[in-house]
Amino acid sequence: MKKKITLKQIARELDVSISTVSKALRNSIEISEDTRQKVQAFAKFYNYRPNNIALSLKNRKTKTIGIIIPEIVHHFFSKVISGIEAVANKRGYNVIVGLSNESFAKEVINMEMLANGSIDGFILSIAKETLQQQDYHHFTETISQGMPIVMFDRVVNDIKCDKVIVDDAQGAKKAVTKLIDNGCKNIAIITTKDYVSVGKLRTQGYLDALETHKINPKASLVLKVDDELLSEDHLDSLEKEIEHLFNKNKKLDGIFAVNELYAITAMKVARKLGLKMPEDLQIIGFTDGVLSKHAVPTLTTVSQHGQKIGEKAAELLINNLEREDEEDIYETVIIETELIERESTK
Amino acid sequence: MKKKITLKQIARELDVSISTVSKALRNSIEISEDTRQKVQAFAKFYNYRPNNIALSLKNRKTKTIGIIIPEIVHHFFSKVISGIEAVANKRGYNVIVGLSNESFAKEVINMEMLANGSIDGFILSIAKETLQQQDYHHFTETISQGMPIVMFDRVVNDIKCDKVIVDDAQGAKKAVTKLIDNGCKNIAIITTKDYVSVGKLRTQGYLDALETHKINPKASLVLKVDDELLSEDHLDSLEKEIEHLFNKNKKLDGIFAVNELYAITAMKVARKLGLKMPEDLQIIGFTDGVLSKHAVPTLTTVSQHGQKIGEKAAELLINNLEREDEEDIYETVIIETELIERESTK
DNA sequence: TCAAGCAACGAAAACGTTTTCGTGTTGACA
DNA sequence: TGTCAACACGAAAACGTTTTCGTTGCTTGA
Repeated sequence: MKKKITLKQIARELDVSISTVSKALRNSIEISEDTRQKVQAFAKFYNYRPNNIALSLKNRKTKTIGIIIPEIVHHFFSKVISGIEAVANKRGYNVIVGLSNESFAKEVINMEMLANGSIDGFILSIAKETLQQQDYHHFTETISQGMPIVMFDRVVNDIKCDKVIVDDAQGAKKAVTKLIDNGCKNIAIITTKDYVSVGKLRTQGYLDALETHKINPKASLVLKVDDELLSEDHLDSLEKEIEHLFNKNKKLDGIFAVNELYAITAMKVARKLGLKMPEDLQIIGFTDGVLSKHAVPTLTTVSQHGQKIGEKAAELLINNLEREDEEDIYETVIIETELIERESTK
Repeated sequence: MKKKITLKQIARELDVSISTVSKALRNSIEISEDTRQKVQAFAKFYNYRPNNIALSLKNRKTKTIGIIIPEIVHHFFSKVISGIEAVANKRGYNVIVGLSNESFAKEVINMEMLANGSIDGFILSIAKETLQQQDYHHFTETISQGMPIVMFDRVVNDIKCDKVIVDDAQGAKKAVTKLIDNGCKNIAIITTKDYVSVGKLRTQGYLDALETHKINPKASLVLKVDDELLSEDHLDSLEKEIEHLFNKNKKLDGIFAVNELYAITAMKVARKLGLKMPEDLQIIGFTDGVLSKHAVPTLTTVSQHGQKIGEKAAELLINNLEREDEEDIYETVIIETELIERESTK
């Protein structure tokens, strides 16, 4: 087992100083052609690579980005990571992930673990519990220590940082408008409780679309699902709630769901009730995941372009990190959603 | 903006030496009660946290695990990451991810980036291209430099490292046996080309099951799909191939697919051909992802327990890292698969 | 009164780099 | 022969820790 070789060892072997070795390897003109070649040959032979940790300590930057997301087993979030990783790698950065599991405590701990020198900046999406408690001190603190943050998807406005979001309201409006244009008269929305910002925004978009078309919103058509039902275990009660929605609204002919699972589950319930899609009922979901693509019928959906969100977030962060002047100008980039039409709409 | 405070700054402020501060914070008995309290109070007030990079350099370990996987937008792999992260975090480790995108070159580069001090050990699943080229020098080299590796799922035998695999052949056999027991007479397998080790093993399990039940395998019942068709773009040609399989075998009444996508696509084709599931045709897939759970009909599948694989891999790696004696005893842990029965079988 | 011992602290090395600032040796030129 | 560059290299600091090994000054016991 040959351990990694260091400058010091090379220096000793070649009977020169450490500085000489370092300079030779970096092609400094201070070093004679002779020794330079000698050193480089030796280093190549022993496969010398500078120690990243030592470099990080010296340069006071790690060339590493910390990502903190609520959950990784999730099409959208893994797409985002994939996007971040792509541009990070291209620009010489590594990516280190922490999962909050939607828990405030884990989010804080994870950030503290990473903030002590391990990374240069954060890209994160806020945990639900944090949004509920509205305690953002860990964000403001890390920022005030000079470590930049980029938030995506689930953001909060009054934090001084770059943000990458989706035009949630606009995307929802597009979807609902599509349903209206397709002739739906009684359109329901299946959404989350309001403290999930994106749920709230998408609900807003739904109402907007109705208003634009002079349609009166009905409370019975708005189903705000307790978000815990998102976890796969509570599928049954989710189904019950949706079934109840159908029963209350016999003439229901359109559904806009704020995520894939709600949409798929609605489809399932509809099928059980003997409804044909898209003839009797049209459905549109949000997030273009693997479920939408392979559902029966395939699901028309609002795509968020998770990959693009990740790429943009990484760009913003790295640009910030590598900016010479220390100006604090924070951007909020909006990634356009796109309505992907499939079989669940006419 | 108050930058992170260091030992040196505390020392200067309190007019003591750096060593004293360090010792006081670590509750050394060398330090008087007085100064200890003074230092600790000061440190607490300024929220002092030791710099991880400096610690890493000093201790020659980073408390960080490097993960390299072919793809992250994938239910199985993200489950594994989730498992790794859980036990890593519990044991005080961080997790840094690299994606190979199934490319040999990216796998090598990623490993080189991380191997220079950034991490203490690897957990990885080999890229398809690497498996094809059978070039494993980057693995042997990192191992010979004293950095341990744990491989999972896609492994190669002659590398000296811990491995966590699934009983692929056994799982496949279980699935096919189930089909036979359920009365299927003509069972096809949709699998990958042989160089993907898991595909090969699962094919073996299929053949095993047939043999045990004295059923002669027929070449026309084995569809080895070019793995590029796994990418979502080639869905059409995948469908064509499967359709061809149906046409060649009119009495087809059972299908075992080595992954979710193949299974779902087979369902789609079957539905197009007017076959009822599970009456006319029974299907079993591999990998219990989100698709299986929400397909129509829901898909009976062989669950790999990705989370558990990740947890086990992390345990093996960390145990190895923290083992005092430098014995090279490598384990190969087999995680049992489980047949999850749903609506696609009788 | 003096040696020994103890309590409390500091200096310095080490981890592996990069970089600034010498320093000694050449050769050229006056 | 003496002076001055240019050249080639080395010493040392710095990044932020921890830890070993002094070094004080004081108390204690004979």
